Amino acid sequence: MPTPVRPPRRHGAELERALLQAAREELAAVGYANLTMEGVAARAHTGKQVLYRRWHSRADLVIAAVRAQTGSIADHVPDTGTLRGDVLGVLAWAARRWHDFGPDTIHGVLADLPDLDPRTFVMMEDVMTTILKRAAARGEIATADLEPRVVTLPSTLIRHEMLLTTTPVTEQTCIDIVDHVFLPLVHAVAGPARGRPPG
Amino acid sequence: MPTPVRPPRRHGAELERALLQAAREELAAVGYANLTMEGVAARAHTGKQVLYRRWHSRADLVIAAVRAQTGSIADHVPDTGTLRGDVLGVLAWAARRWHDFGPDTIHGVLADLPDLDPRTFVMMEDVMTTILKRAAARGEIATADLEPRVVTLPSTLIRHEMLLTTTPVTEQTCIDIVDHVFLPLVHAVAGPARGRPPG
DNA sequence: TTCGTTAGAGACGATGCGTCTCTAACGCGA
DNA sequence: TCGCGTTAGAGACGCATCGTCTCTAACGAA
Repeated sequence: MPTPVRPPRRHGAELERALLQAAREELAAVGYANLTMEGVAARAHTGKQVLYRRWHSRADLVIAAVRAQTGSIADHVPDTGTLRGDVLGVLAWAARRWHDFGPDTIHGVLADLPDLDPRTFVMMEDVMTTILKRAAARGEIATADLEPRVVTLPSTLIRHEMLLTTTPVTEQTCIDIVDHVFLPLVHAVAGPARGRPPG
Repeated sequence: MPTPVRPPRRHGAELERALLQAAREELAAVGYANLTMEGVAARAHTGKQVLYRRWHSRADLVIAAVRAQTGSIADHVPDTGTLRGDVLGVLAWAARRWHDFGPDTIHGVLADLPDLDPRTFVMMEDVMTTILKRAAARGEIATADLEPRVVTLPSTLIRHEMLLTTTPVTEQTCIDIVDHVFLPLVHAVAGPARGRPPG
């Protein structure tokens, strides 16, 4: 009888990539709620211990898997020439990113983790600050020195939308947020630079 | 030997109240993540079947338990005489309510339920509309006919705060939201009624 | 008083957890 | 080239909880 072929043993970065890939596939196949360490291990043709050696929990694994897939917003700061276009670009990026996770994944990770790594939010604030500074330099607004809560307002609203509505976040949602909330507020507290008319 | 005393069998509304009470006690004792149907049943001195007969899942049970405890915001619409005071009152009520749930309960319920009952949000919008109409009647603002996204802005922001920060929502948080975001925006899009100076 | 319902209690198989054990493949240093 | 230490791959294990099922007796309604 033929000896069954054994694939070579993977290790290091190659193995880790395969594990994260398996986690993403399992996530897409069964959803976060039904994702099990055993399922991921089976899909990766390995044992659970290999997973537990690297990540403490299901939530850690999934976060690592999604992080490894999508880049950072900091590497894709929009620069369209207008404040409105830039903010819409940021919101579109955020919407796509959260869509990649999927609502049930977000809810599940929030529930499984005691507290959330705030890096994502800080990054978002940095990007918004960059955009506002450029708008101020162009003379679109008088100053980029705004209350933190104002700076983070668009990303906060889009995040709330993703967390508490089942419907997908549309382009129109982003436009509403920018045109009906963010821009009116910014122009109210940091009106257009002198010498330039609004809108 | 003495026959062990058997308490009389409960039923109807009395039993249901006892079950919800047991669920609340169990929730406070072990938290949502560690709450089990068996634990609640044991605390209520009954069997699991009695629970499953009434609620399909852990999340259904917990929601029912908390709903039965706290009232509705619609029954406590603030009326302080100023728009600012009223909105702060609403936010304080919301903060207390969410605090009663606890962050881990909120996250857990969001994860366990496929989609959320939107009644809470609609109620919040109704209350805000009432407050804004009174402010318009007083002449504080020119009109109460605002974009839905503007009307729900304060409750949206406080909800986001509860969902994504671990720190408790303080009075100062509510004040920041009202003074730095909501009121400037409202005055920008529905400035003070003619003949009255702002602030 | 009878009869149908269901509370209270616990057994049951299934599932996934996180740990533990084992063997052999593999990388590295001598 | 060889030998040693690490760890991938595989699965067994005990435990907890799930949701279902069964049974008896208490209770309300007729």
